[in-house]
Amino acid sequence: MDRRVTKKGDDASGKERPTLKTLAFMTGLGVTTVSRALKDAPEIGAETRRRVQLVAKQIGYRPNRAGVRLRTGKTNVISLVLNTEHELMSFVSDIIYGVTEVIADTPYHLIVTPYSRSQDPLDPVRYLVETGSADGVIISRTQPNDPRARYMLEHGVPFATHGRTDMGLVHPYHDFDNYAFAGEAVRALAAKGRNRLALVTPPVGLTYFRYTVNGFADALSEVGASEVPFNTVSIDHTIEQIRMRTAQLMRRDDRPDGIISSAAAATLAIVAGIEDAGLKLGRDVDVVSKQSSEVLHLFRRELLVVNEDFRLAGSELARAVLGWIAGKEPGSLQSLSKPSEVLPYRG
Amino acid sequence: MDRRVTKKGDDASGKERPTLKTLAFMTGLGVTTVSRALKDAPEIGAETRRRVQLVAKQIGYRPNRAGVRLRTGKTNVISLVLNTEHELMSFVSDIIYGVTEVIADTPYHLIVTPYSRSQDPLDPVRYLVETGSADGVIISRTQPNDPRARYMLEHGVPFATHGRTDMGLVHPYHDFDNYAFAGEAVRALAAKGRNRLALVTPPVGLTYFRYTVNGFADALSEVGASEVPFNTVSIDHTIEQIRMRTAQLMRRDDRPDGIISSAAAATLAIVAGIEDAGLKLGRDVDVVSKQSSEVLHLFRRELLVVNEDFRLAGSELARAVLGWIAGKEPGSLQSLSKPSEVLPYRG
DNA sequence: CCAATATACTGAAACGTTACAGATTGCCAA
DNA sequence: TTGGCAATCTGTAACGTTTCAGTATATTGG
Repeated sequence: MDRRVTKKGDDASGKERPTLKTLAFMTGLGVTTVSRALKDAPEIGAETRRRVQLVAKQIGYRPNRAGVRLRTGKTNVISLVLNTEHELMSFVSDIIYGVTEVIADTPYHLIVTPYSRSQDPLDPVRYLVETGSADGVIISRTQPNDPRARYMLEHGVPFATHGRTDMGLVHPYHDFDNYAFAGEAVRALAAKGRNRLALVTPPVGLTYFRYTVNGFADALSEVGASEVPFNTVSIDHTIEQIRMRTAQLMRRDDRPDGIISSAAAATLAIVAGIEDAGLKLGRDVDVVSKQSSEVLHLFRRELLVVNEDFRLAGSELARAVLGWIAGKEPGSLQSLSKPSEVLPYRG
Repeated sequence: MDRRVTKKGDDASGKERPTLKTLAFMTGLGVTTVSRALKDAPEIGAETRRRVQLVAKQIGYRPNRAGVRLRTGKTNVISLVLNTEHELMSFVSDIIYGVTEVIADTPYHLIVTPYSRSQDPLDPVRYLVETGSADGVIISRTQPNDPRARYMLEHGVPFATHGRTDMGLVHPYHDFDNYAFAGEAVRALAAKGRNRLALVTPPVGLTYFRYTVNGFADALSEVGASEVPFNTVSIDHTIEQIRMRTAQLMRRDDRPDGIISSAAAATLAIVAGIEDAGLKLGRDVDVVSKQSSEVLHLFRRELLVVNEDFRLAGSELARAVLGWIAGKEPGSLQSLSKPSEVLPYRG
């Protein structure tokens, strides 16, 4: 029994996934016509077009990704490049959901491309570009002078960065206004009579470190408060390190009476450190912290919080890359998200 | 000037990505030979094989994924199917990193396939199978009678589940021993003299709900403690709901003196509810909670914790799917992770 | 020394898609 | 009638890979 007698496409019966050939056979048209009809090409008759599209819908035709990709080079893939050590848990989760929300009704798939501490952050990007694995890339942990952004720009690969760069090059980004955040935080603390402030910064090399530090500094002089330097940790440090350093700091005579934290996880450690030093939150010191989910007020209601929406960031970044892929001006695909006001615990 | 004179592959100069044709031209061999040489086929001479592989390495040849996929149907993709509303943040982040760790030095890519509350959980799986978008699938939120597992089994698609099923069908899984967890938790509370215990369960339909409930019930009768029913919430509920219901519960005369929580986020809410009711953790009630990162002891040091490692889960699941794809017996790709002991705060 | 056989290699076809360069038809102006 | 042209439709080739069915050469057994 030679199964090859019944060639695929000669019969329209099978359980095989329908292809253009199947569709062509069913409609009695040529493969080319079917292909063009499905993408609303102008040189296809109105009725034919409708007929093809109807049949395609009926039998659940889905273009074969490999076929399209091989022929056109279009992968229909967006890659999210993540650091496996230093990204915040909430960031990973929320940004992924934000991205998938946007690409849900597009043909795009999301692939996650990780890199670890030991690697050059450029490695995964280089891999993606060299192998042509994605039509667009989203990167985080953006630096003022970011080799990844430069590389992708040079290679003509659409991308969006979480955080801005400062290279005089224009590209899509989404950023949270950390300058405003730090400023608001300082003012909120000043309003509570705090005037010796410390800042737990973002990781030092990243762009938003600068924005945070500048917002902090400018607001300090605006309200006439002073800085208590606390440069031994950033939010990239471990819980234990932050906790220990905070305890050290808070045991000093010149300890701050207000602390600003750039991440919720760090804040847990900061508060623990404060309490290790025998001090009480809200009495001896106030803390303003960014958070990305409503968790800190359950932790200590004395905390002051500012919300950063990572899901929004994911959506914006996805929209930006897709926009660039679709031919929009990169310069028009930049967004900055204003911080919420500084929120105290509300019953 | 007709650029087509210089056909691709006729010259080995270009910046174009090398293909088998490039390699064939450079080595002076046929495309077929090169292809076979690269995969160590037996009918290729030892020297030829070495020569081809050397050249391939030198010029950084990478097989074109679309070509392979079109020809063989192999996608080299693993898909992780996630619920965009109900997965824990830490779960998403850790499991992704666990998976990527394992597939890092394989040709596999990880794609994230989301589905939302409104959708049938079977939808994304059906999509993946119908479009042949992945060689293997990882699902979570596994149910005793899981239509997704059944569907993939019927369609011959390798997969692994986070959590077990109970359909008499054998497939790879990784699970945390929630029966043991609940038992240990009960015993730890009993050891502190607590004997009226409440359980904040996993989501009701999922398999690990049963294991948790059974472990709880068996240990209760073992230590002679009694259950205070608390069926109005599960860890799928919002922080606010859990908090409110817990406060309600704790204001009753027959309130529990011990609570077991299946997730860290829920525990934050439970503690808030306890304190809303004017009670004190560690004095009026003890709480044992699962957590996936060291966060709860910063929150309240009176908490008792059990650690569940989601990164490990991710790695195990990835290993399991890859194993199945590679032809191993599905029954040999099952693993159960024992809970850590119940840990009090240690300085 | 011939045939059989093993060894090492090769071209053609196919996977599903799109782009290119026609082909066919009908209709109208000259 | 004829030539031209617009409107529709079509076959072929190509993307990069693997599989199938060989071919050519060397090696072996009798």
